Amino acid sequence: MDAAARLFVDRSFAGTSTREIAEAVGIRQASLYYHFANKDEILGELLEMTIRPALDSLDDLDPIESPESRLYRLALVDARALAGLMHNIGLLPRLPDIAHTPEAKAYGAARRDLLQTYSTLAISCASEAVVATVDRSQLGGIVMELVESVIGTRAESNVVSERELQNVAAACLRVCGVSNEAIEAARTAARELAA
Amino acid sequence: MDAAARLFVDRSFAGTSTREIAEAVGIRQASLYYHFANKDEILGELLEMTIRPALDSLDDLDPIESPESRLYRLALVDARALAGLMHNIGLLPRLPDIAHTPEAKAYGAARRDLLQTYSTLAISCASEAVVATVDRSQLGGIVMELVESVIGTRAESNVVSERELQNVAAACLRVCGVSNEAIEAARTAARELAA
DNA sequence: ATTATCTATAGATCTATAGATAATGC
DNA sequence: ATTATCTATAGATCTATAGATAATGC
Repeated sequence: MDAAARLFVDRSFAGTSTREIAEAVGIRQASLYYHFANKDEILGELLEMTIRPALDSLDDLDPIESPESRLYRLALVDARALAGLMHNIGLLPRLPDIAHTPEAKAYGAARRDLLQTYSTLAISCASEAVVATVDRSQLGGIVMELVESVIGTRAESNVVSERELQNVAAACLRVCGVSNEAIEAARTAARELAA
Repeated sequence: MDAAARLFVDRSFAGTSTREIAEAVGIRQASLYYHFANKDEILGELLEMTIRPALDSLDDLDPIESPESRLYRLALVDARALAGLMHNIGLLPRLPDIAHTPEAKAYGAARRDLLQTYSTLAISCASEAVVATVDRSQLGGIVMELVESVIGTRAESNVVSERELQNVAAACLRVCGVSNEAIEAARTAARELAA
């Protein structure tokens, strides 16, 4: 799994042969088929690992909190999950040769769920000026792209600090037009909830 | 070029055979080699098309304007260029099987130049609260990812309205902590400059 | 008997080249 | 002579299967 993850992220799925995976592990190409039915099965298990944390994060949302605090925490948790995935496999579901496989369908559905939640939270936080210009689904999409910017950052620097993750979460509130004070409040609320 | 663009975006470079490209055009696989020396050459020409507009936009920056207005215009022009590229080929340079080819090296350098400009402009616009938390290069990266969110939007809906592009440009200022009034001023300044 | 490997290989591709052919232009 | 196609194919892959082998466990 580890070798396949590294190669798929580095050269895409179609650009990686089963021989290369096997050689990276130190076994023969055919020996892979003792562990996996086929190449797609390796991919499927990796994709599963990329969705799991984001889906779990949805269950952790506490409706008692303010929308700002919920959005901050969701963004932070998701960004942190992306930052922690092995070999930046958060990239995989966005690759075209992967996105159209049946294995990736589950991911697509999960991502749409997540987008709904981001949209709802974002619009709840949004200032009047933001609500007046950008519609619900675009705002949700922008926020989600901000969270996923961690994937792009990792692709270049390969390490994302906790401070940077906090900044990403803060940026999610800021594009919604949330004030500095409310952002600071959400940050401290999230910190307390984590402790 | 058109058929290759569509297929590369849809199934990645390694996942597209020269036969598929030829069949999409209605000629035989071998006939492609009359027009292109090899598969990489097709890719190279497409990559060139994705960089050109962003590089040209750098030359259009008028230093007389305020930083807010310059950032707004740069983001808007780049976002619009991404929205106008055929078959969403702005996606190509980010695909791993493409990013590591020699053809993509030029793109990497160009993107670093662009990131520098975004970083400089973004930090010039940034509010005290933003400057205090997020560093120059992260802020530039976040802004650039916001602009490139157009690629992700197109991948799902395939059409991005002018209004949405304006919202993306506004979001770039907003993550920097620019006030509603200054955003509105930048927007009108950009509109006047376009006329 | 089970587990984890191996060698060998079938059968399907893939890229790129060689050389023929027909239409058009000088 | 040039242009744009074609057929045929070399040579290198790629995935997946068949069946052998050796070590370990019951």
